[in-house]
Amino acid sequence: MTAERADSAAWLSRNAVDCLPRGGLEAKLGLARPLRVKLGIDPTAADIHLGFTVVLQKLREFQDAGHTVVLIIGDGTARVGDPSGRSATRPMLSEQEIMRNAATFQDQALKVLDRERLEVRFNGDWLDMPMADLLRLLATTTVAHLIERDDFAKRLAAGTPVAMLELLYPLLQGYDSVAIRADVELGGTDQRFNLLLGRDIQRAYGQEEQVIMTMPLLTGTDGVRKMSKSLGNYIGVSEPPDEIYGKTLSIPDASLQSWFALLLGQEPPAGLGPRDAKRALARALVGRFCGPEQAQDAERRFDLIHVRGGLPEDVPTVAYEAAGSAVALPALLGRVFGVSTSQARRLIAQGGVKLDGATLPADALELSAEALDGHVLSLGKRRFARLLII
RNA sequence: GGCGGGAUUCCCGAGCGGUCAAAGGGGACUGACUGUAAAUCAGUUGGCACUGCCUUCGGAGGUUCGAAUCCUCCUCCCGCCA
Repeated sequence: MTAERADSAAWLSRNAVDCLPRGGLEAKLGLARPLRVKLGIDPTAADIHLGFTVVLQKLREFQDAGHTVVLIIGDGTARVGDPSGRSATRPMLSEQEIMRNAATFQDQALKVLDRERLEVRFNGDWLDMPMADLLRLLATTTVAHLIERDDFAKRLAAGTPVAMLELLYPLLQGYDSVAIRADVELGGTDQRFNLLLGRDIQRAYGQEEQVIMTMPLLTGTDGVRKMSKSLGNYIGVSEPPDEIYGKTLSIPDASLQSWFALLLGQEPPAGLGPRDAKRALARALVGRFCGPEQAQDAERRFDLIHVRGGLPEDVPTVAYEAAGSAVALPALLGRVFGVSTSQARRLIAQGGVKLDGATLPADALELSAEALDGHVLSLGKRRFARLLII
């Protein structure tokens, strides 16, 4: 066994799914200059989630080895919408949404990336091209090639719509590689087709082709599908510590192995049961994104509320204007917790509403103002409010 | 351009004149249990002044005592042919 150097091709590609073409990365590293390592992101959602940090970590390794990361904010391509892995056409975003997302995206990416070796570009700068240039780009690729793609093929077979714009997407993001003269491009495994097409397009423009590296996709908190904002099974890097901690504990046991490997680069600690392994993972993630001191606090608060069934330390106080001395509970719950009064009635009937930790009777529809004022109302296990009756 | 099929509640998907706020599944929520917001089991899942009333089945009209269900026009999607 020879020790791997932290800047060698073998080291950099050790946990990648693909690193193509074979030997390509070695050749690029042999150029003895900082490589331009591309990552394209679509600011379609404001949050970076944990799945995305798998790729960001890899970029960080390239930076630490002296290379330059070129982060492309897809303000141009966001108007098209990446069809990868999608079963339906994405809705288009407004200019304002795109720019707002782009700004928060950068902040969050810097939780992982090194600001020093980072170049941020907006692809709207070059995608807003004259018709003649667009036609030249379109001439590089055939329809047959595009619809070979798995998700297009499936959608065509299933009779669901595929928009022309979506067909265009891989070409536009491939052109990004030309515009920034990318040496290496990273992405999730779902990006393999797009990344490879980038090589074809670079060749068509007379450039050296980029090396592509794909990273495994992290499963979401449901343990089944890939982590994605639109599936609602994600953990955002800028979420509050308690959310990151709690959501991490809620992953299925079967996801432990891959979460440890992809996020922490290690095996789950030997000798720990699934629960304690998850707690260790949750602490590590909170520590990474919120600061080490937050990890202990988040765990303590979680135990207080969920293990011991207690009330949180900082219950928000909510003022409620009572119409008389008797307060109608469904209306109160609706106002305080943002549920409908019908839903509030059902929750009371199901024993889901507590006052100072004591479950209210199923038929409790009103209480006196004195019984409520200054007391803590809880809805389910996670929603609390201290009442101020006025 | 021609012919045919389709649009259902958060999602998928039944329904084809009254018994439909609309089957079933998914998701979500609540409860029990527990090792956690895992797993498992049970319940709930349009709104409201809640034994009743109101709004919903792509949009606008119409037929009927009565329409998600029938008719007309419109919008969008899919397939085959050209």
